[in-house]
Amino acid sequence: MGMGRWEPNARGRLEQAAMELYLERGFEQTTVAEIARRAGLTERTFFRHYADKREVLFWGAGALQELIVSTVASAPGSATPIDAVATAVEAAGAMIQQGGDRPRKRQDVIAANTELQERELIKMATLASAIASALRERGVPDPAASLAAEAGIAVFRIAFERWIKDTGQLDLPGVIRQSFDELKAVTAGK
Amino acid sequence: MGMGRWEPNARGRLEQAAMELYLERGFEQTTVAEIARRAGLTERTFFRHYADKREVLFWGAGALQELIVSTVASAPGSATPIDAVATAVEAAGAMIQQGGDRPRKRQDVIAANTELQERELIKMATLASAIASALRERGVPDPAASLAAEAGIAVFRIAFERWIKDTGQLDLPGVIRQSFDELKAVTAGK
DNA sequence: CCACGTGATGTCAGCGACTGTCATCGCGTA
DNA sequence: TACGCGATGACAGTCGCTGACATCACGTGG
Repeated sequence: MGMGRWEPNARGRLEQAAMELYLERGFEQTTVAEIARRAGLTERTFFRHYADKREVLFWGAGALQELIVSTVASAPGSATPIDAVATAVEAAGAMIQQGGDRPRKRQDVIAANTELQERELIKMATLASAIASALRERGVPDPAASLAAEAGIAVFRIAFERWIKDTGQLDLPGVIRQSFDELKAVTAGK
Repeated sequence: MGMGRWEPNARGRLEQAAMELYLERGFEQTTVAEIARRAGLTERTFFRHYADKREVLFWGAGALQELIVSTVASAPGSATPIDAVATAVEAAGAMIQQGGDRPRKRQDVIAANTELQERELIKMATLASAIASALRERGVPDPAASLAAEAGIAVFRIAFERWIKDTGQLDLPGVIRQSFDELKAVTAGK
């Protein structure tokens, strides 16, 4: 097994260094040069692995998106659009819950900085588009597909926030399911 | 009547110059120095009027937020949360429709640039928070208030997109009302 | 009529994010 | 063994954005 010319896992070292510094000093007070130095690399190399200073916190969200989209795609044909989305989002909730401390730390950093919230929002919007696309391939017409997708991520956002605020015992998929039911109640209001 | 030491309406000139350049060359290809020069001012003065290069496109969204929040607040006590939000968003739609070409040009610029989409999304999220707050003051408990607010802006986003894509004849408040009905249909799915 | 405060602007220096370009260097391979 | 390749370093440069200080009409009180 070849340890190459450089220490392995440069991307991982950068991610860890960034997370540490963001937690210690905050996002704005951390320079990319500092992250790179702590990882034993140069600033230029940081930008070869991550498109910008924020992206280091959002790398890996891709896996979640794939899980959600594939879950929507493989839902039974009898499932309604909103239920297909609900099931997929619950699955994502289960995955997140397995992350231990990571999701909470990550959210602490994001909550403290507006730029990071912007990035999170656009990732969510991208996710909603992907969900809508998966629904359309199931034969769901627009605007129902878009509405179910957007409503689904809105529910996720609210459920996740409730779960984060809670100090620990709540079950995230459960909170998500409950929030979907409450959305149904709210929109059913005649 | 004193014409002051400087040409009046510096903020307005900056906004117009920025819009022109964003349309001509695109957002990224425009430097703040160019905007300021076209407005007959300096780069430093631009940043005294707008917090950053993006904000010049979002100044004035405050009026829309005020309209929506006050409409929610003054809805009849008998209105359900989702209907109070729907009425307020329709009112915003009517206001937007009166803007003539402006909203469409603005959206063209935003649609062409990711950073601008991020800014738009966080403005929408802020608006959703404000709506939820207004609902709570009407006695709507959480999470119903947050859910109605988030669902409401999701509907607005989708309706607005449909209206923009249409070359012209659609009535925005009508599209919004219809989209709310479709959301109800989607979430009613058993 | 003048000194003084004030608000909007100009000027300048500087930091930090991000990019383009070229050099370096070990590793696998023909 | 020479060569190409991939990851990294080094360096210069642009641009967004900020802090600090100077400037200059205007109004206001003396």
